[in-house]
Amino acid sequence: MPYTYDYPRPALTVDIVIFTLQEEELHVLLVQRAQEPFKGMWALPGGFIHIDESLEEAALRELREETGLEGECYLEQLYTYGDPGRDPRERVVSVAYFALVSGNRLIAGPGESDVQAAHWHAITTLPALAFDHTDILRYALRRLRYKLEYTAVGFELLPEEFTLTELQQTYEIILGETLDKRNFRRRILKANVIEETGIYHTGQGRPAKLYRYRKDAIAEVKTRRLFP
Amino acid sequence: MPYTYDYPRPALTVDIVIFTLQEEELHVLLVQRAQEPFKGMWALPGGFIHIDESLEEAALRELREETGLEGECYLEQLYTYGDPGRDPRERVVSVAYFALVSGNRLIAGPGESDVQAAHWHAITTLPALAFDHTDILRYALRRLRYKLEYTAVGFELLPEEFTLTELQQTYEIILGETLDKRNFRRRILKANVIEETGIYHTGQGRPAKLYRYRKDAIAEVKTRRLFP
DNA sequence: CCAAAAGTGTTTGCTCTACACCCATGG
DNA sequence: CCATGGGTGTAGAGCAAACACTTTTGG
Repeated sequence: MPYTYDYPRPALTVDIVIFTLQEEELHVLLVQRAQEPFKGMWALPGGFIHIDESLEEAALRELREETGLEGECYLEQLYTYGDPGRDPRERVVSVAYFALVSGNRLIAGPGESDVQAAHWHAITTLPALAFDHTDILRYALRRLRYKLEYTAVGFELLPEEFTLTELQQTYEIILGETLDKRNFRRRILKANVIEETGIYHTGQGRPAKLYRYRKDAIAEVKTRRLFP
Repeated sequence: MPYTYDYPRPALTVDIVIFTLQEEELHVLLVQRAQEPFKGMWALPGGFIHIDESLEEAALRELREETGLEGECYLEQLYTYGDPGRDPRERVVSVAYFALVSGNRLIAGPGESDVQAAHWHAITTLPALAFDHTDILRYALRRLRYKLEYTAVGFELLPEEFTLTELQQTYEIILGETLDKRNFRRRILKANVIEETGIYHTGQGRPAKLYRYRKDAIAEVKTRRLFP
């Protein structure tokens, strides 16, 4: 490696696949492009990486700009897309992230996103996307489903306290299949990743125990699949 | 995204963790740095991404330059490292790959690597590495072990034809534990990823059947773990 | 015939799956 | 007292783990 390198450099961006649950469906945040290329088409939120921020910071910054979300959320690097020609203007390499945010913590609508209109789209009714963003989204979804099978990442889409039925519904929505209630409860409890809060959620019917995520439990979950 | 972007851009590189088996041990290829920073220290092979090649092409090019390897090998994107400060000279974002090459296909010693001395190091006796390459290597090793448990990626370190005992030894070396011979054979055969060649390998003791990897079998392997 | 490595089955325990009814509350 | 959703156990099947001897060749 020479000390300096003055050949043309690719541009570096982050793109984020932000998932949330709304109205019993998995949704993803998309922005409508205001300029060419792909003007008017929907795309994943993203932007250039600043020279002094880490990749994750860049992703988090974009996420906050688009969603107005404060505080923590689940964020994970997905894959880096860099084929020449994926952006018709010039060489752009994009580090893709995926994020899970719980529905109730979202400020309705887009935050300070400048020009672009950001909207939640149900993943069952997606428009065609700009660039290679359809590939990115498809991969993010596959990874989410896969992760759900062997980790307990489903919590991240729920409020801090939740009932087992809500958790099961989350899993069913994402996996696209129904699960047996008794087996689901047995396994999720045996995995030892959630704990009772002692509080009951009262609505229609018998009150339900509220659970919370055990923050110290992240590491041990990864060892064994929950749903083979 | 503006049409052009003239803020300072990070440099973009690839780094590759190249594993092979030698003398009953897992080895990784390292190069000794000829310049500052970290002059004299060992580092992962890598280099800048050319403006007209894909990330994978860049990784493959570096791999071939360092190993002299011709033809196919297993190559997979690992993670992208981009913390500011990981290179003391300037901002460098590096897409890390990991590769598996079978020992017998290596041209002994480094290929056309210009200045740097490339050497295989047993992963049990690694020197300190430059930059954040120790992190990258540690992660690559974790991923390799993990992948071995639920895919059949172990073949990639063996010659095209191999005996079941050789395959089992490969798994044992990488996983760092001994496996039961009968259980190993039953599972690997049931997974349906290798097939007999009909040829026998004759050496000391009873001749052993030679197997080869079934190339059409890649997809189906990923569904279920082989070694829980 | 002896050394060296290849090859082969069975039993046991555990984990996953399928499945249906009673419980606690609000109106 | 009834509608609504919450909560619970068990039997059977399939899978993984532990375990030791016979077979085939070369010297």
